[in-house]
Amino acid sequence: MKKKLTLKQIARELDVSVSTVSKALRDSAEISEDTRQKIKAFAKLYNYKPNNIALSLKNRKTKTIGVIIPEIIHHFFTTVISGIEQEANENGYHVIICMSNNSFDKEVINMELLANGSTDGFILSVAKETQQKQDYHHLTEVINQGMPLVMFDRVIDEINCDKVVIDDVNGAKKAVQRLIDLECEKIALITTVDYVSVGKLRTQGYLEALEENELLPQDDLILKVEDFDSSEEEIAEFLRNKDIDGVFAVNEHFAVYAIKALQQQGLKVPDDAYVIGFTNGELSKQFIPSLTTVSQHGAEMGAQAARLLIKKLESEEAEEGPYETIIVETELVERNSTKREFKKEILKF
Amino acid sequence: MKKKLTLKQIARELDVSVSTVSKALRDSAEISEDTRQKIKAFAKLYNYKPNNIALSLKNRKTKTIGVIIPEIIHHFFTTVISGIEQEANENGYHVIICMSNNSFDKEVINMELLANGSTDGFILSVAKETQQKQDYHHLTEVINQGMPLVMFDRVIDEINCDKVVIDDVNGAKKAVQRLIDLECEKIALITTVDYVSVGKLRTQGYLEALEENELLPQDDLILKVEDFDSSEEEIAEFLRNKDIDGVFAVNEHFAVYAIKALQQQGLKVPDDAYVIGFTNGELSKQFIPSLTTVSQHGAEMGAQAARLLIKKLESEEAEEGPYETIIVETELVERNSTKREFKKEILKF
DNA sequence: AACACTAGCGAAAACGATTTCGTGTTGAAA
DNA sequence: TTTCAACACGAAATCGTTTTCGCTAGTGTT
Repeated sequence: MKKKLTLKQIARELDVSVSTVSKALRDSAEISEDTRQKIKAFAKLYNYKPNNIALSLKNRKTKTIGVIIPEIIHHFFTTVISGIEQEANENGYHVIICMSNNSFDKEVINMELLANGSTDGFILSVAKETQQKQDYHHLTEVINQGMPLVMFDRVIDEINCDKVVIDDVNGAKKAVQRLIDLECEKIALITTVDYVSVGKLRTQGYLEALEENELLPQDDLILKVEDFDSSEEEIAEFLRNKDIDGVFAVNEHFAVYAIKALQQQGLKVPDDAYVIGFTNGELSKQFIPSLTTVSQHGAEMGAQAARLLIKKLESEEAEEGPYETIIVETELVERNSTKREFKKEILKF
Repeated sequence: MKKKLTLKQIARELDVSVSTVSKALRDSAEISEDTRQKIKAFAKLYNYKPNNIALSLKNRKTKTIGVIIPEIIHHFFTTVISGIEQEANENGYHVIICMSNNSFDKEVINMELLANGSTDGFILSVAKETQQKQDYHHLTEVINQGMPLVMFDRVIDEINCDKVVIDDVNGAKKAVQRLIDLECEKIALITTVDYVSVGKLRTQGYLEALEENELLPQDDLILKVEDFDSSEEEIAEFLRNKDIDGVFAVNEHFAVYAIKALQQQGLKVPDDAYVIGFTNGELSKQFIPSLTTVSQHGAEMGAQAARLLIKKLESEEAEEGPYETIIVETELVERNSTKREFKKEILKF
């Protein structure tokens, strides 16, 4: 078990000083060609690699970025991570990932831990609980310490920092508009409670689409799911005897549950009703019928977030703004859950 | 933008020495009650937190573990990460995640980068390409440097280290046995090429189950998928006019593709054939029909891996073995794709 | 011969923390 | 009055680098 080689050991071995070794390896002109070659050869032979920790301490930067996400099991977040990783690695950065599990306390602890030297900056999507509590002291604190922070997806408007979001309102609007174009007349919305910002925004998009088409929103066509765990039953209950012909759901799972619920009532999708979801995950692609969804381009979001953060990090002396907000456009991916040729009404003609 | 507080600043502010501050904060008996209180109060007031990097350098340990996985988009890996995270955090460790994207080169680079001080040890599932090349120098190297390594899922037998695997052979055997119990007579296997170790092992389980029931394996009932991207067509082609009544697939996607292919031929699952997959992901739960699968307990595997690694790290002076291999049992989760009451033959009686 | 320069290298400080080993001041025992 | 332990604190080494500054010899200039 050979221990890692250090400058000091090389110096002792070759009978020169530590500084000489360091300079030689960094091609300083101060060192003669001879000794430089000798030292480099030795270092290469024994596979010397400088110690990152020592470098971090010296340079006061770690070349790693901290990512804090609410949960990793959501396919969307994994695609974002993918994008972050890619962009970060291309620029010589590492990525530390922590999960808050949607808990405020864990989010705070993780940030504090990472803020003490482990990372140069943060990419964050806030926990649900944080959105509820509206306690952002941990966020303002890292910003005050001069650590750049980029928020994505679930962002906090009151916090002044770089942001990467999707156009939730427009994405939802596009989806609902599509349902309207398909001649749906009673369109249900399955969304989350309002303190989840994306739920709120997508609800807004739904309402705007209705309004633009001079349709009146009906409260009994809107379900705001409180608890994810019991959402399947809640949705089934909600859709019972509603006689709707279109559903817009703010995520994949709600959409799938809606389809299942409709099937239990003897209604087929897309024959009797169209369904559109949000987030283009594996489920949407493989489910039968495959789901038309609003795709969020997670990898793109991740890459943009990383790009923003690195830009701030490399710009000399974190100059405190101006902050950017990048809006990543959504895309409506059409699949079988809105396939017109299947729809019964059409066949009647 | 207040900079982070250091011991030195506290010392200057309170007109004592750095060592006094350090000792006071660590409750050393050397320091008088008076000054100790004073220093602690000051530190608390200004929210002093020691710099992790400096501690890492001093202690020669980072309290972080490096995780290298082939791809994050597979639901299985995200559950493993979840398990690692949980266990690591409970023990005061951080987690750095890197993806090899199944590339040998990226795996090597990532390991070398992290090995230079960034992490104390590794948890790894090797890239496909590494399994092909059989070049393990980067693995032996970190082990030689005294860094503990735990491999999970895709492990390399020749490398001597702690391992966490599932019982692939038995898992597959259980699944196939179930199909046999359901009176299937022509059972197809959809697997991967043999150099993917899990594919090989699950194939073995399939064969053993057949043998134990005195059924003869038929080459034309076995498909070894080479390229994931074209697997859907390959599977459809393979199943054309095969007249099988059972399918065992080594992952979720192959199982789903099989069901789709059968449906295109006018065969219904489970009415005309049973299908069992491997890996209990979101897809299996939500697909219609929902999939019977061999569940791998990813979080459990991750937790075990982290536990093994931390154990090695905390045991004084990495005593070079003995190495453990933990086998996490699989579990057959029954869903509709093997629901007997749906099967036509039964209804005939 | 006196001086200025430069090439080539080493000493030491710095990053932020911990820890070992002094050291000066008490107060009490002899 | 002397001696000594206990107490409370500081100096310095250490972890592994980088970088500034200084030093020494050799060379060239007048």
